[in-house]
Amino acid sequence: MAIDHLDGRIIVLLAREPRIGVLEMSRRLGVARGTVQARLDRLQSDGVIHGFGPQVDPAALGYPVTAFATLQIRQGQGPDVRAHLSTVPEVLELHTTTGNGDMLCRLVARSNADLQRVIDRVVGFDGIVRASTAIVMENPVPLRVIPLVEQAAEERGQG
Amino acid sequence: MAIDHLDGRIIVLLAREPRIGVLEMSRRLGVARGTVQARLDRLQSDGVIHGFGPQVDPAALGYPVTAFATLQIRQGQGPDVRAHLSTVPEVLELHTTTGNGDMLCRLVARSNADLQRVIDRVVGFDGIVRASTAIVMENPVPLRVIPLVEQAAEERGQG
DNA sequence: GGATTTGCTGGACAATCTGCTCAGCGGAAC
DNA sequence: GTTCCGCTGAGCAGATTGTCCAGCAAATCC
Repeated sequence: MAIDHLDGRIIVLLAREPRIGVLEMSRRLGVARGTVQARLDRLQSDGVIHGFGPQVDPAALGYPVTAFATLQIRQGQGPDVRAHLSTVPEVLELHTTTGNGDMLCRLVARSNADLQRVIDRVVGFDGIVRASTAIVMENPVPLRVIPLVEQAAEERGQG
Repeated sequence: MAIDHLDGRIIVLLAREPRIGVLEMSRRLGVARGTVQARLDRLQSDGVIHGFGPQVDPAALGYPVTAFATLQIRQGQGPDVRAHLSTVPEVLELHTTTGNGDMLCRLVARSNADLQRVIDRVVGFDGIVRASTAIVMENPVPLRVIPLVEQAAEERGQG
């Protein structure tokens, strides 16, 4: 449930050079290959590392527009709305939240015009009372975890 | 800038079984190894695939609480705020948006109580006028791109 | 205090995969 | 009709992987 310094270095190294192998990692980190392998296995079985799936850029796929939609759901319609939204490819993620809205979802679209189509499809469902959309202009900090990993590793001490 | 059916199958296969090799992929897809290799190279140089970095779960790292904060920025303070937020490890991503707020950021914290500390650190900066936070309760649809990839591949025809 | 468990090291092995090259071939573009 | 491009199927040397092992040191337990 927590990682030590060596775990942190493994993750950071892996993040920087994903194509690197276990052997090369062990050389860079100055530890035995078996150690790196064991750490990696543990990190994965502990769930710290979900996997190594390809990181796809929606923009390069033809969906350069990103938006966040806050949805208000009619009481009791939550499950239905989730099922509905999970069928929309342009819905990249969905959260239920506290606060003003009941749900927050990330959308992508082919263009600002196309975004209208996506939103229509998203809110074209009975259980959704209201939706307010914020279009993303810039992304100064793309999704990252490395700083968090480093912080978690520092707090733990060396390993 | 767009992918065909074979590209889509490669990405989906890679997403399902990241540890798979080029050779095994070529067997599964029924094409030559060189073809898969060439497609992968193209996908990466085209930017469709950013990389294969490890997907780290903040919760397993000890940060089980996720929240989204909408920030209102004082005119002209945008760049400073970005620089400030990029130094906070718990800020996993940051977007500038249209709509009610000026920025939207994703935060994680060790607990609901710890979230207060994170928020204080985030908003403890001159350029930020107001912040409204939505704590994530559930995540019915975790970040995904596969459905989008499949849609993009379908529209393109076979390859 | 002594025994046990745990994690790391350094090494070994066969099997496999990678990176690279090649010639041939078909379809599409010019 | 000719050229260009992408895919095929093959081969090769080199490197990596998965999997063992025994030794060793530190921490834990009795």
